[in-house]
Amino acid sequence: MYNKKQWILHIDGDGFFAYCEIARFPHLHGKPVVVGEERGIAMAMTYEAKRLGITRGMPMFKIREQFPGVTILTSHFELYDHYAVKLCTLLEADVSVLEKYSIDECFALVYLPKDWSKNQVYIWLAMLKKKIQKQIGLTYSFGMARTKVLAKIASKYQKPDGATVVMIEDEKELLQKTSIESVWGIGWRLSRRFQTLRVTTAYEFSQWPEQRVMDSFNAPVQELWHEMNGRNRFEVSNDRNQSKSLQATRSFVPASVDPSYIAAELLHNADVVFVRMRKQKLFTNGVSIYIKTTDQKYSGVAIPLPRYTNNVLDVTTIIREQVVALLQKGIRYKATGITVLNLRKDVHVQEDLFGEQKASTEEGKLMDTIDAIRRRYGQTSVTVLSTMPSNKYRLQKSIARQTTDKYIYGLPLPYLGEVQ
DNA sequence: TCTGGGGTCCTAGGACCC
DNA sequence: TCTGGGGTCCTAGGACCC
Repeated sequence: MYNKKQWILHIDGDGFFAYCEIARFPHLHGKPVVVGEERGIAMAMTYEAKRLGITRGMPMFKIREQFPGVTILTSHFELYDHYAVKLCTLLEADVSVLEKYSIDECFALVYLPKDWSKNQVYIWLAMLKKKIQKQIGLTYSFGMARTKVLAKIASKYQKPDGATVVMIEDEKELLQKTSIESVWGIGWRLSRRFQTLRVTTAYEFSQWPEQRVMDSFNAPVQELWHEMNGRNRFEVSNDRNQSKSLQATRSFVPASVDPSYIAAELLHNADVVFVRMRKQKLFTNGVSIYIKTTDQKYSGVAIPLPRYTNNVLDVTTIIREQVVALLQKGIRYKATGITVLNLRKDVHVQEDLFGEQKASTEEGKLMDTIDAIRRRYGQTSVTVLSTMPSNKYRLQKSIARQTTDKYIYGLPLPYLGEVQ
């Protein structure tokens, strides 16, 4: 490896969800398109829409009102995931370590000859880029630098369809042209702090003396500072794939004071997250639940479980009890959520003397059966009894949507009865 | 129960990301 | 500054122990 130099490559999908949709609906090519209808806010958009002034998070009613010519679409994660998998498969051949960071982004470690000029690196990158875009049919922006933070800034430097190689001697200029609040890891809280400190560019902060950084900020910002200065603090790693936790949350309209309705919402979320857990063959030994009021106040509780499980029936009773205990009289709630924690694979469940294990296995078989039916006939074909009130209500909305989006949602299933 | 000082472990909440 | 769902990591403070 003496004659090789290590690079960190960052690849970032351009308006990813929006262009995935356009790949399916070519007649929308070149038009302003926004994705996120079902959530009521813009999640992604084409560059034509960006040019009109539409930004991430903008409410859909506002977009409809101000930009009537814009096409608004619902999102389809299975489709985007399909492209994500394809990207990883292609990249694996050309890089040493590949880290999938999110559905439309990844980092990679690349080793190239030490004596290559910047131009030679660009040529290598251009070939990789061409190959990927030809095979996938979407554009990505590429950045290469010494550290993850610098590579991330680099990929954003020219967007869309960009490629930026940052040699050591280019880092100063790159950081000078980058505002501190656009650096990965600086959110609005830290942005405000930097404002009061009169720091505006990433470069200004990178020039702070180490002692001042240590005295003024906590660990995450200290790491950022090192990364900006070319010292690797964030590893590129491929074993981040296994989830440590999973969650399912959902808001509902109108807000409710009804304990049984709120409990049903939460149990529906529990059902959803346990299905995902079983799909990934994971087990949990603790869940945490929360409810959210109309004025954005959260209350929640962590529930440790006596043993690892991926059977939702092991938690329904305790969840119902706990959520009812959390509710405050007269307060209206608009969302619930559940997180399953400490996920593990291949848990050896211990036999217990009194046949409890047997009972649990029987239930396990029941869940396998339910999963199989759902795979075949759709998620709504079988319902955990306790979530019924919530589902009945939801069904009305999904039928209403059917008329505009008939490609996406399967036929509504008749209500067949209840599984005891 | 407070009577000290010190260590570890756990958890809730905050901040950030896409 | 909540507009929305799914994640990770860090840290202060409490519980518990000696």
